[in-house]
Amino acid sequence: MSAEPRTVPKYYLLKEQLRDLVRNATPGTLIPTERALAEQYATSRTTVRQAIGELVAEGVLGRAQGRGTFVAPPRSTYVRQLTSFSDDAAAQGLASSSTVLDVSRTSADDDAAARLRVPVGAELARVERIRLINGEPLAHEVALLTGPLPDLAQHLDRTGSLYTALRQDYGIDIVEAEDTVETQLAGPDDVRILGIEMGAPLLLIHRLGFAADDSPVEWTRSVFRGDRFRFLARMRSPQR
Amino acid sequence: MSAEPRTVPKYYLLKEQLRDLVRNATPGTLIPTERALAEQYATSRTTVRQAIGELVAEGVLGRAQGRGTFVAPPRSTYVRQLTSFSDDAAAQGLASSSTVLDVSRTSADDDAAARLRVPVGAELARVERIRLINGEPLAHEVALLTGPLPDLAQHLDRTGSLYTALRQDYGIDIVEAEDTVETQLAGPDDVRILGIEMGAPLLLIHRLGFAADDSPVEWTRSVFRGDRFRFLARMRSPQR
DNA sequence: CCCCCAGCTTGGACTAGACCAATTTATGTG
DNA sequence: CACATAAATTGGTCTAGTCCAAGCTGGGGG
Repeated sequence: MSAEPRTVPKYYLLKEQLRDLVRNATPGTLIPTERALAEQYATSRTTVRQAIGELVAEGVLGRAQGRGTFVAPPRSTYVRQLTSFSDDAAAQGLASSSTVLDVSRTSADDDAAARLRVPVGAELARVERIRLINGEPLAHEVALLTGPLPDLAQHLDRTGSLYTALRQDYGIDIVEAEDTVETQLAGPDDVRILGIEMGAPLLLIHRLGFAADDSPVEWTRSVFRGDRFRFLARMRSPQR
Repeated sequence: MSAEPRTVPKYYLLKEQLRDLVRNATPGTLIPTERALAEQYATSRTTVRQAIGELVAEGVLGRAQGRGTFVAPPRSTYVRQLTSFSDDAAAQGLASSSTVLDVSRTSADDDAAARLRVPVGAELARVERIRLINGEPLAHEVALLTGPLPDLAQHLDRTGSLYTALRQDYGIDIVEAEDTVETQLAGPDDVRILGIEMGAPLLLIHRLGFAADDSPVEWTRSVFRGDRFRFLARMRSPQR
C-alpha cells in the first residue's frame, strides 16, 4: 500500500504552523490572543489552547493570564559535570545565582539512609535551594549531606557554592557521582516555586555523590524546568 | 463554595485521587470508563480526560481506544553507561531486543559533520533501530558512524550489538562519550514508531562517542519513552 | 466448529459556549 | 498631575454535548 495518510489532529497542524510563525521572532513578542487565533483558523478556542499548550511545554512559547502569549527565549544548555552550578553557567556566559531556602539538620528517612549507607534516623545536613539563571528560577534542589559540617550556613553564604564549601571548609572532595534523569510533570508545588504552569514537563534528577574514599556523602533531588534545561554528561569507560 | 486556601484545579484533585486508587493495583487492571468516572465524580468528561491524560504521561496509566484505561507497569530503570543496551537490560533481568530498520551509507549534513569533525557531505554509516524491552518499543535511535565499516549489516546481525561489532570486527573501542538529555513531546512520527500517544513526554538523548585516540566516531540521536525510561550516568571528576 | 461482520463500547478529537482570575487600560476624582 | 477605581482584555478552568475511530462481542452463515 502507499503511505497511509494517518489522520493528523487539527491541533497538531496548528501547533506546527504557530511554531513556524514564531521561528525567527524576537523573544517576548506577543502573538495573537487565543480568541483571535480561534477565529483566524476557523476552530475552537479549546483546540487553539491545546496547540499553544504543547508549544509552551516545549519552551517555544510562554504565557501569562491577563497579559497574553509570547515568544519564549531559547533553551539554555547547561553542563552538569562534577563542577559547580555557578562555574557551569559562567562558562556559557550566563548570570547564575541561587536562593538558599533552608540550611538545617534533619534525620535520614528510609530512602536517604539506604543511599547514604547510614542508619534510618541518622542526623544529616539539609540544604534547600532555588537555582536561577538570569534571575529566572530554573531548578529546585534539596541536598542531604553526611558529616557534622559545623557552620554550614555561613560557609555556604560566603562561597556561594556547596561543592566549594565542602572542599575548602571540610576537606570533602566529591570525585564521583551517579545521576539519574527522568521526566516528571509539574504539580502545584513546582508551579509555585518555579513559576511554570501545571503539567509542564520537568527533568527530575537524583544525584548520589561520592568522596575520594568511595563513601556516599551527598544525596540530592533536583527538579529542573524541562523547557529551559538540557542535561549533559561526559563519561569515560570503566576500566576493564 | 467554602473557603479554599488555594485554587487547586479540579482535574488535579481527581488526578491524585486516581493515583491513589491504582497505587497497589496489578498492572493491566482496567479502571472505570471516562464516562463512568465523569458521572461518579460529578464532573465533565473533559476534566476526567485531563486528569487521566497526565497520569498516562507519567506512566501511571495506559489507554487504548476501544479497549479502556488500565494500570501501567512500573517504570524500568535503565543504566546507560558505556556498556551495550543488551547488557544493561540483562543486568536488570529484562528481555531486550532491537529491530534494525535500516543499515546504509549516507552523507553528513551540517550538524553531523560538525560533531564528527568531517567535511559536509562526507560518507557515513547510518544505523536506525528500535529498542524493545519485553517486546515493547522503548526507544528509536539513529546512529551515524565514521569509517568504512564493510559488511556492517551482517556483523550487526550476528552480534546484535553495535558497540560489540565495532570493537570485535573493526577494532574501534568507544571509551568516552558525551550525552545530552532533554525533554521533548511526541509528534506523529514518535506516536507511530513507539506506540505512545500524542504529546507524551520523551527523553531526547544525543550521544557523541569517542574512540581511544579521542576522535569522535559516533553521533547518535535517540528518543526514549519518558514514562518508561530513566537515564543513568556515572561520572568521575576530571583530573585537575 | 470456525469465521466474518454488524453493532456496541470505549477512547480521541472537537465544538461553542460559561464563568473566573490576573493584568492592562481607561476613567474619574482629589 | 497623581492615584484609586472601574472596565475591558486575556488566559485558566470547566461544562455538556457531537462525531469519529478502534477494539470487543455476539449472532448467523458456511
